Amino acid sequence: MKAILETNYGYLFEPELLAEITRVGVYKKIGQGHQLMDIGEPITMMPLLLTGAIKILREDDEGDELLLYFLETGDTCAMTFSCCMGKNKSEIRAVAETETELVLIPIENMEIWMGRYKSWQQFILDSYHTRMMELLETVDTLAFLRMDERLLKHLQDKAKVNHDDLVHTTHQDIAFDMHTSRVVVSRLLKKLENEGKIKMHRNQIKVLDL
DNA sequence: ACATTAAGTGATT
DNA sequence: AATCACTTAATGT
Repeated sequence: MKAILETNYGYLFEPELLAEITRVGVYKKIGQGHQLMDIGEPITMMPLLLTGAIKILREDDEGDELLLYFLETGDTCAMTFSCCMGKNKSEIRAVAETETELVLIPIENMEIWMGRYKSWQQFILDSYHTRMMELLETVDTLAFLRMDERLLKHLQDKAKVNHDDLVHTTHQDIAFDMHTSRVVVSRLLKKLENEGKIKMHRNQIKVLDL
């Protein structure tokens, strides 16, 4: 774990901090599709992504989901930070998009390190900022883009976090993430295929326009 | 061969 | 863009 930690965070954190992370952090490997955080659950640990990707979802009162953004290697969830400052309930759901390796850090350490390590403080603030920007981008997408543009963007995002232009998913899953119906996804996908932007196969879609 | 699940289609709102 | 009702195609047992 120390080796992967250094590869991904070595340039960010000083050796003492890395050593502390190794000491208190709990290494965890999560299989694809497994849930690692649900809405309403208390937050006690903060995740540092080593490999893989995690999708962050919001849920409405009817239980329908909507994808907010992806977390990738080197990312952390800034929501954790705001949660440990006040109320300790999660507002979101986190599901492993791919097989994911991460280190869990107790939130107590998070607060202590804020004062002790300049690099940690910087990291948290940066992370908070990027999360905010990603949120704004999804708001823009929802508000201003048409369904077909949203769909293409979603596929491109998926291809990106998986590091593979062959996206392994079903129309129904996409519809779920985008909070629309499967029929609509099927029709728009066919349109995108005719436009030469993607190529469809059963259970997988090749993204050509990246 | 049959059941199950994924994807395609036309019509309606 | 959503929903319904139905068809067709692919896949597992």
